[in-house]
Amino acid sequence: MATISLKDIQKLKDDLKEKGYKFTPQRRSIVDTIIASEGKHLTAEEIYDEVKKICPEIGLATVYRTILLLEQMGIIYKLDLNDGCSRYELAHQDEVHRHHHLVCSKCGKVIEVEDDLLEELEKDIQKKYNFKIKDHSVKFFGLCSECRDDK
Amino acid sequence: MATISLKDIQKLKDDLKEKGYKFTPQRRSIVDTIIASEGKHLTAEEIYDEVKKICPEIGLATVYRTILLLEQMGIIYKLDLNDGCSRYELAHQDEVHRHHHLVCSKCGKVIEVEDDLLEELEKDIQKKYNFKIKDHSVKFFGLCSECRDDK
DNA sequence: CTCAGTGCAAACCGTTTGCAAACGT
DNA sequence: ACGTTTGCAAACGGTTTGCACTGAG
Repeated sequence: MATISLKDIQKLKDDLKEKGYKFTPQRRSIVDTIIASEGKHLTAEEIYDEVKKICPEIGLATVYRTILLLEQMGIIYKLDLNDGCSRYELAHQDEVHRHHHLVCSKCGKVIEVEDDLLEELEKDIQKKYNFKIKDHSVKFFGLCSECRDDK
Repeated sequence: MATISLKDIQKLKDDLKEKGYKFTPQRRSIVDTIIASEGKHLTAEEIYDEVKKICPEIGLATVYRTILLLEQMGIIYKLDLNDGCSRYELAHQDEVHRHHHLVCSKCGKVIEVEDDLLEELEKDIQKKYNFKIKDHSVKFFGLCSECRDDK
Protein backbone atom coordinates (compact mmCIF):
# COMPACT_ATOMS: atom_id res chain seq x y z
CA MET A 1 0.00 0.00 0.00
CA ALA A 2 1.47 3.31 -1.02
CA THR A 3 1.04 5.76 1.82
CA ILE A 4 1.90 9.38 1.32
CA SER A 5 4.11 11.08 3.86
CA LEU A 6 4.63 14.68 4.92
CA LYS A 7 7.62 14.67 2.64
CA ASP A 8 5.39 13.92 -0.34
CA ILE A 9 3.07 16.77 0.58
CA GLN A 10 6.07 19.09 0.72
CA LYS A 11 7.22 17.76 -2.65
CA LEU A 12 3.80 18.44 -4.13
CA LYS A 13 3.84 21.95 -2.68
CA ASP A 14 7.23 22.56 -4.27
CA ASP A 15 6.12 21.12 -7.61
CA LEU A 16 3.13 23.45 -7.61
CA LYS A 17 5.22 26.48 -6.67
CA GLU A 18 7.73 25.67 -9.38
CA LYS A 19 5.01 25.94 -12.00
CA GLY A 20 3.55 29.11 -10.50
CA TYR A 21 0.58 27.30 -9.00
CA LYS A 22 -0.69 27.84 -5.48
CA PHE A 23 -1.24 25.33 -2.75
CA THR A 24 -4.68 26.45 -1.64
CA PRO A 25 -6.76 24.95 1.19
CA GLN A 26 -9.11 23.52 -1.43
CA ARG A 27 -6.30 21.76 -3.25
CA ARG A 28 -4.91 20.48 -0.01
CA SER A 29 -8.31 19.13 1.06
CA ILE A 30 -8.75 17.37 -2.26
CA VAL A 31 -5.31 15.77 -2.07
CA ASP A 32 -5.95 14.73 1.52
CA THR A 33 -9.26 13.17 0.54
CA ILE A 34 -7.80 11.21 -2.34
CA ILE A 35 -5.03 9.93 -0.10
CA ALA A 36 -7.48 9.00 2.64
CA SER A 37 -9.66 7.03 0.25
CA GLU A 38 -6.89 5.07 -1.39
CA GLY A 39 -8.11 1.91 -3.05
CA LYS A 40 -11.66 3.23 -3.46
CA HIS A 41 -11.35 4.63 -7.00
CA LEU A 42 -13.65 7.57 -6.40
CA THR A 43 -15.41 9.60 -9.08
CA ALA A 44 -15.15 13.39 -9.16
CA GLU A 45 -18.57 13.69 -7.52
CA GLU A 46 -17.63 11.23 -4.81
CA ILE A 47 -14.45 13.17 -4.12
CA TYR A 48 -16.58 16.31 -4.01
CA ASP A 49 -18.98 14.81 -1.46
CA GLU A 50 -16.06 13.65 0.64
CA VAL A 51 -14.15 16.94 0.45
CA LYS A 52 -17.25 18.89 1.48
CA LYS A 53 -16.96 17.30 4.92
CA ILE A 54 -13.65 19.11 5.44
CA CYS A 55 -14.29 22.09 3.23
CA PRO A 56 -18.07 22.66 2.92
CA GLU A 57 -17.93 25.77 0.75
CA ILE A 58 -15.99 24.07 -2.05
CA GLY A 59 -17.49 23.91 -5.54
CA LEU A 60 -17.68 20.91 -7.83
CA ALA A 61 -15.85 22.82 -10.55
CA THR A 62 -12.86 23.26 -8.27
CA VAL A 63 -12.75 19.53 -7.72
CA TYR A 64 -12.73 18.93 -11.46
CA ARG A 65 -10.06 21.57 -12.03
CA THR A 66 -7.85 20.22 -9.27
CA ILE A 67 -8.24 16.65 -10.44
CA LEU A 68 -7.13 17.72 -13.90
CA LEU A 69 -4.12 19.46 -12.42
CA LEU A 70 -3.14 16.46 -10.32
CA GLU A 71 -3.56 14.20 -13.31
CA GLN A 72 -1.31 16.38 -15.46
CA MET A 73 1.28 16.39 -12.67
CA GLY A 74 1.23 12.62 -12.56
CA ILE A 75 -0.06 12.52 -8.96
CA ILE A 76 -3.22 10.65 -9.85
CA TYR A 77 -4.41 8.45 -12.70
CA LYS A 78 -7.75 8.46 -14.44
CA LEU A 79 -9.45 5.10 -14.48
CA ASP A 80 -12.29 4.03 -16.74
CA LEU A 81 -14.40 1.16 -15.48
CA ASN A 82 -17.10 1.36 -18.18
CA ASP A 83 -19.64 2.74 -15.74
CA GLY A 84 -20.08 6.06 -17.46
CA CYS A 85 -17.79 8.20 -15.35
CA SER A 86 -14.12 8.66 -14.69
CA ARG A 87 -12.57 7.41 -11.50
CA TYR A 88 -9.28 8.41 -9.99
CA GLU A 89 -6.53 6.75 -8.00
CA LEU A 90 -3.19 7.74 -6.56
CA ALA A 91 -0.25 6.94 -8.77
CA HIS A 92 2.03 4.59 -6.89
CA GLN A 93 5.38 6.30 -6.62
CA ASP A 94 7.46 3.27 -7.49
CA GLU A 95 5.68 2.01 -10.60
CA VAL A 96 7.03 2.71 -14.07
CA HIS A 97 3.79 1.74 -15.77
CA ARG A 98 0.28 1.80 -14.43
CA HIS A 99 -0.73 -1.29 -12.54
CA HIS A 100 -3.52 -3.56 -13.73
CA HIS A 101 -7.06 -3.90 -12.46
CA LEU A 102 -9.38 -6.82 -11.95
CA VAL A 103 -13.01 -5.80 -12.23
CA CYS A 104 -15.67 -8.15 -10.91
CA SER A 105 -18.64 -8.19 -13.27
CA LYS A 106 -20.96 -9.24 -10.48
CA CYS A 107 -20.18 -7.13 -7.42
CA GLY A 108 -18.18 -4.40 -9.13
CA LYS A 109 -15.19 -4.76 -6.85
CA VAL A 110 -11.89 -3.51 -8.23
CA ILE A 111 -8.70 -5.29 -7.27
CA GLU A 112 -5.28 -3.85 -8.00
CA VAL A 113 -2.57 -6.06 -9.43
CA GLU A 114 0.99 -5.01 -8.89
CA ASP A 115 2.62 -7.66 -11.02
CA ASP A 116 3.43 -6.33 -14.43
CA LEU A 117 4.48 -9.41 -16.41
CA LEU A 118 4.01 -7.59 -19.68
CA GLU A 119 7.67 -7.12 -20.56
CA GLU A 120 7.70 -9.98 -23.04
CA LEU A 121 4.52 -8.89 -24.79
CA GLU A 122 5.68 -5.27 -24.88
CA LYS A 123 9.07 -6.25 -26.28
CA ASP A 124 7.34 -8.27 -29.01
CA ILE A 125 5.05 -5.41 -29.87
CA GLN A 126 7.81 -2.79 -29.95
CA LYS A 127 9.72 -4.96 -32.39
CA LYS A 128 6.84 -6.19 -34.56
CA TYR A 129 5.02 -2.88 -34.89
CA ASN A 130 7.97 -0.53 -34.31
CA PHE A 131 5.76 1.10 -31.69
CA LYS A 132 7.44 2.82 -28.75
CA ILE A 133 5.35 1.95 -25.70
CA LYS A 134 5.15 4.64 -23.03
CA ASP A 135 2.35 3.29 -20.88
CA HIS A 136 -0.50 0.84 -20.86
CA SER A 137 -3.98 0.24 -19.54
CA VAL A 138 -4.83 -3.33 -18.62
CA LYS A 139 -8.13 -4.50 -17.19
CA PHE A 140 -9.41 -8.00 -16.60
CA PHE A 141 -13.12 -8.62 -16.31
CA GLY A 142 -14.53 -11.66 -14.56
CA LEU A 143 -15.62 -12.99 -11.20
CA CYS A 144 -13.83 -12.27 -7.94
CA SER A 145 -13.15 -14.98 -5.37
CA GLU A 146 -16.37 -14.26 -3.48
CA CYS A 147 -18.66 -14.07 -6.47
CA ARG A 148 -17.37 -17.16 -8.23
CA ASP A 149 -18.47 -19.28 -5.26
CA ASP A 150 -22.17 -18.39 -5.39
CA LYS A 151 -22.40 -19.30 -9.03
CA MET B 1 -8.84 -8.75 -41.72
CA ALA B 2 -12.20 -10.11 -40.73
CA THR B 3 -14.59 -9.66 -43.61
CA ILE B 4 -18.22 -10.42 -43.14
CA SER B 5 -19.94 -12.56 -45.69
CA LEU B 6 -23.52 -13.01 -46.77
CA LYS B 7 -23.61 -16.02 -44.52
CA ASP B 8 -22.85 -13.80 -41.54
CA ILE B 9 -25.64 -11.41 -42.48
CA GLN B 10 -28.02 -14.35 -42.67
CA LYS B 11 -26.76 -15.53 -39.28
CA LEU B 12 -27.38 -12.11 -37.81
CA LYS B 13 -30.86 -12.05 -39.30
CA ASP B 14 -31.58 -15.43 -37.74
CA ASP B 15 -30.17 -14.36 -34.40
CA LEU B 16 -32.42 -11.33 -34.42
CA LYS B 17 -35.49 -13.33 -35.38
CA GLU B 18 -34.76 -15.87 -32.70
CA LYS B 19 -34.99 -13.16 -30.08
CA GLY B 20 -38.09 -11.61 -31.59
CA TYR B 21 -36.19 -8.70 -33.08
CA LYS B 22 -36.64 -7.42 -36.59
CA PHE B 23 -34.09 -6.92 -39.32
CA THR B 24 -35.10 -3.45 -40.42
CA PRO B 25 -33.50 -1.41 -43.22
CA GLN B 26 -32.06 0.92 -40.57
CA ARG B 27 -30.39 -1.94 -38.75
CA ARG B 28 -29.11 -3.37 -41.96
CA SER B 29 -27.66 0.01 -43.00
CA ILE B 30 -25.93 0.40 -39.66
CA VAL B 31 -24.42 -3.08 -39.83
CA ASP B 32 -23.31 -2.46 -43.41
CA THR B 33 -21.69 0.82 -42.39
CA ILE B 34 -19.81 -0.72 -39.49
CA ILE B 35 -18.57 -3.51 -41.73
CA ALA B 36 -17.54 -1.07 -44.44
CA SER B 37 -15.54 1.07 -42.02
CA GLU B 38 -13.70 -1.77 -40.36
CA GLY B 39 -10.54 -0.63 -38.66
CA LYS B 40 -11.76 2.94 -38.27
CA HIS B 41 -13.20 2.65 -34.75
CA LEU B 42 -16.08 5.05 -35.38
CA THR B 43 -18.10 6.83 -32.72
CA ALA B 44 -21.90 6.67 -32.69
CA GLU B 45 -22.09 10.10 -34.30
CA GLU B 46 -19.61 9.11 -36.98
CA ILE B 47 -21.62 5.98 -37.74
CA TYR B 48 -24.72 8.19 -37.87
CA ASP B 49 -23.11 10.56 -40.39
CA GLU B 50 -21.99 7.62 -42.47
CA VAL B 51 -25.33 5.80 -42.35
CA LYS B 52 -27.19 8.94 -43.38
CA LYS B 53 -25.55 8.64 -46.80
CA ILE B 54 -27.42 5.37 -47.36
CA CYS B 55 -30.44 6.08 -45.22
CA PRO B 56 -30.91 9.85 -44.89
CA GLU B 57 -34.05 9.78 -42.76
CA ILE B 58 -32.45 7.80 -39.95
CA GLY B 59 -32.32 9.28 -36.45
CA LEU B 60 -29.34 9.37 -34.11
CA ALA B 61 -31.35 7.57 -31.43
CA THR B 62 -31.81 4.62 -33.75
CA VAL B 63 -28.06 4.42 -34.22
CA TYR B 64 -27.53 4.37 -30.46
CA ARG B 65 -30.25 1.76 -29.97
CA THR B 66 -28.90 -0.46 -32.71
CA ILE B 67 -25.34 -0.16 -31.47
CA LEU B 68 -26.49 -1.25 -28.04
CA LEU B 69 -28.30 -4.21 -29.54
CA LEU B 70 -25.29 -5.26 -31.61
CA GLU B 71 -23.06 -4.92 -28.59
CA GLN B 72 -25.33 -7.11 -26.49
CA MET B 73 -25.37 -9.69 -29.28
CA GLY B 74 -21.59 -9.71 -29.33
CA ILE B 75 -21.41 -8.44 -32.92
CA ILE B 76 -19.46 -5.31 -31.99
CA TYR B 77 -17.27 -4.19 -29.10
CA LYS B 78 -17.23 -0.85 -27.37
CA LEU B 79 -13.83 0.76 -27.28
CA ASP B 80 -12.71 3.57 -25.01
CA LEU B 81 -9.78 5.60 -26.23
CA ASN B 82 -9.93 8.29 -23.54
CA ASP B 83 -11.24 10.87 -25.99
CA GLY B 84 -14.56 11.39 -24.28
CA CYS B 85 -16.72 9.16 -26.42
CA SER B 86 -17.28 5.50 -27.11
CA ARG B 87 -16.02 3.95 -30.28
CA TYR B 88 -17.08 0.68 -31.83
CA GLU B 89 -15.46 -2.10 -33.79
CA LEU B 90 -16.51 -5.41 -35.24
CA ALA B 91 -15.82 -8.37 -33.01
CA HIS B 92 -13.50 -10.72 -34.86
CA GLN B 93 -15.32 -14.02 -35.13
CA ASP B 94 -12.35 -16.17 -34.20
CA GLU B 95 -11.06 -14.43 -31.09
CA VAL B 96 -11.84 -15.75 -27.63
CA HIS B 97 -10.81 -12.55 -25.92
CA ARG B 98 -10.77 -9.04 -27.27
CA HIS B 99 -7.64 -8.12 -29.14
CA HIS B 100 -5.29 -5.38 -27.95
CA HIS B 101 -4.84 -1.87 -29.23
CA LEU B 102 -1.86 0.38 -29.73
CA VAL B 103 -2.80 4.04 -29.48
CA CYS B 104 -0.37 6.63 -30.80
CA SER B 105 -0.26 9.60 -28.45
CA LYS B 106 0.86 11.86 -31.25
CA CYS B 107 -1.24 11.13 -34.33
CA GLY B 108 -4.03 9.22 -32.61
CA LYS B 109 -3.74 6.21 -34.88
CA VAL B 110 -5.10 2.96 -33.48
CA ILE B 111 -3.38 -0.28 -34.41
CA GLU B 112 -4.93 -3.66 -33.68
CA VAL B 113 -2.79 -6.42 -32.22
CA GLU B 114 -3.94 -9.95 -32.74
CA ASP B 115 -1.33 -11.64 -30.58
CA ASP B 116 -2.72 -12.40 -27.19
CA LEU B 117 0.32 -13.53 -25.18
CA LEU B 118 -1.50 -12.99 -21.93
CA GLU B 119 -2.08 -16.63 -21.03
CA GLU B 120 0.75 -16.72 -18.53
CA LEU B 121 -0.25 -13.51 -16.80
CA GLU B 122 -3.88 -14.56 -16.73
CA LYS B 123 -3.02 -17.95 -15.30
CA ASP B 124 -0.97 -16.28 -12.56
CA ILE B 125 -3.79 -13.89 -11.74
CA GLN B 126 -6.47 -16.57 -11.66
CA LYS B 127 -4.36 -18.52 -9.19
CA LYS B 128 -3.07 -15.68 -7.05
CA TYR B 129 -6.34 -13.78 -6.74
CA ASN B 130 -8.76 -16.64 -7.30
CA PHE B 131 -10.32 -14.41 -9.95
CA LYS B 132 -12.08 -16.06 -12.89
CA ILE B 133 -11.11 -14.03 -15.95
CA LYS B 134 -13.78 -13.76 -18.64
CA ASP B 135 -12.35 -11.02 -20.81
CA HIS B 136 -9.82 -8.24 -20.83
CA SER B 137 -9.12 -4.78 -22.16
CA VAL B 138 -5.52 -4.05 -23.06
CA LYS B 139 -4.27 -0.79 -24.51
CA PHE B 140 -0.73 0.41 -25.08
CA PHE B 141 0.00 4.10 -25.39
CA GLY B 142 3.08 5.41 -27.11
CA LEU B 143 4.48 6.44 -30.47
CA CYS B 144 3.73 4.66 -33.73
CA SER B 145 6.42 3.88 -36.27
CA GLU B 146 5.82 7.10 -38.20
CA CYS B 147 5.67 9.42 -35.22
CA ARG B 148 8.71 8.07 -33.43
CA ASP B 149 10.88 9.10 -36.37
CA ASP B 150 10.12 12.82 -36.25
CA LYS B 151 10.96 13.06 -32.57
C1' DC C 1 -1.00 44.49 -4.86
C1' DT C 2 -1.50 41.17 -8.35
C1' DC C 3 -2.96 37.43 -10.73
C1' DA C 4 -4.07 32.56 -10.01
C1' DG C 5 -7.85 30.25 -8.00
C1' DT C 6 -12.60 29.98 -6.54
C1' DG C 7 -17.87 29.39 -6.44
C1' DC C 8 -21.74 29.76 -8.98
C1' DA C 9 -24.61 29.03 -12.77
C1' DA C 10 -25.04 28.31 -17.35
C1' DA C 11 -23.34 25.88 -21.24
C1' DC C 12 -21.79 21.76 -23.24
C1' DC C 13 -21.92 17.23 -25.37
C1' DG C 14 -22.54 12.46 -25.73
C1' DT C 15 -26.15 9.50 -24.66
C1' DT C 16 -30.88 8.02 -23.15
C1' DT C 17 -35.79 8.24 -22.96
C1' DG C 18 -40.97 9.22 -23.78
C1' DC C 19 -44.12 9.30 -27.17
C1' DA C 20 -47.04 8.96 -31.20
C1' DA C 21 -46.53 7.42 -35.81
C1' DA C 22 -44.75 3.86 -39.03
C1' DC C 23 -43.62 -0.58 -40.46
C1' DG C 24 -41.88 -5.54 -40.46
C1' DT C 25 -43.64 -10.06 -39.69
C1' DA D 1 -53.53 -6.48 -36.82
C1' DC D 2 -49.90 -6.75 -33.50
C1' DG D 3 -46.07 -5.28 -31.19
C1' DT D 4 -41.52 -3.83 -32.30
C1' DT D 5 -39.01 -0.07 -34.12
C1' DT D 6 -38.57 4.49 -35.55
C1' DG D 7 -37.80 9.75 -35.60
C1' DC D 8 -38.22 13.61 -33.04
C1' DA D 9 -37.41 16.41 -29.24
C1' DA D 10 -36.80 16.78 -24.66
C1' DA D 11 -34.33 15.08 -20.70
C1' DC D 12 -30.27 13.44 -18.67
C1' DG D 13 -25.67 13.28 -16.27
C1' DG D 14 -21.00 14.04 -16.14
C1' DT D 15 -17.86 17.60 -17.25
C1' DT D 16 -16.36 22.29 -18.77
C1' DT D 17 -16.54 27.18 -19.04
C1' DG D 18 -17.45 32.39 -18.30
C1' DC D 19 -17.42 35.60 -15.02
C1' DA D 20 -16.99 38.49 -11.08
C1' DC D 21 -15.13 37.89 -6.52
C1' DT D 22 -11.60 36.15 -3.34
C1' DG D 23 -7.36 35.24 -1.38
C1' DA D 24 -2.43 33.28 -1.59
C1' DG D 25 2.17 34.85 -2.42
